[in-house]
Amino acid sequence: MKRSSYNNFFMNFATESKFGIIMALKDGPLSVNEIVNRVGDEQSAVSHSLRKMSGCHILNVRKDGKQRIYSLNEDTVLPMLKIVEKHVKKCCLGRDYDG
Amino acid sequence: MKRSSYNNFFMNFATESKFGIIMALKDGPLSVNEIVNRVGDEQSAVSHSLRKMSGCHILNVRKDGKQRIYSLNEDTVLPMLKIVEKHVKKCCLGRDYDG
DNA sequence: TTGTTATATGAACTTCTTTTCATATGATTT
DNA sequence: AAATCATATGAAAAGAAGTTCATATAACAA
Repeated sequence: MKRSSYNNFFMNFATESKFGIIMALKDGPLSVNEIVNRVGDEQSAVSHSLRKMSGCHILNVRKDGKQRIYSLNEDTVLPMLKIVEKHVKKCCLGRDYDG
Repeated sequence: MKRSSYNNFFMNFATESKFGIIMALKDGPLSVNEIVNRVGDEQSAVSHSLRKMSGCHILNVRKDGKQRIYSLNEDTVLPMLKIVEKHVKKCCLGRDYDG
């Protein structure tokens, strides 16, 4: 299972932990702690995810005192989510994927 | 690492093997053997991938004699690819993701 | 400068995915 | 009906990613 840049990119949406972070940030920027509280994972795990996600420029980071504020790269993420929502609505009503 | 429907969906783009299948199908429908020849993986591995991908309705299948012809769900896949291309062009010129 | 809060990092561990291998099924031809 | 071609399937092996734990760094406060 080798990954190219493209694959890494998609990987950031392909796990519940990372996808959860995206969802948490949909309503606006948050500090790491705030994210941790919303998603319910360990600080360390969240931090690891954030690193990868911002590495792929799916998230933006900004320093603010001792905090780091993460936000969505909306230009990329929002259209992405729209496509999937549409896809699921159209193709996967009710039932689950990958039976 | 739990996955929801959404996560499974993205997983179909997140590995080289599956992404390779998508690329192979960009120019039109292909039988399994044709896909196998283009991507260079084992028939069995390809078959496993195809199963998941069509399970998520990212690919369509059609029987034709003893062959099965797979094709892209273009409504979903093409816009998806466009977003990523744009993203990479804008955010990731030259360098690689996830350093 | 010591202590505390916020976040990051590295390595071991765990878990999920993919790959492989052997085999099964299904359709077609002879 | 037997042989062949095309594809699918299941389980074990291999590989990759996520999680955890302990600890480091960095900023700020006292």
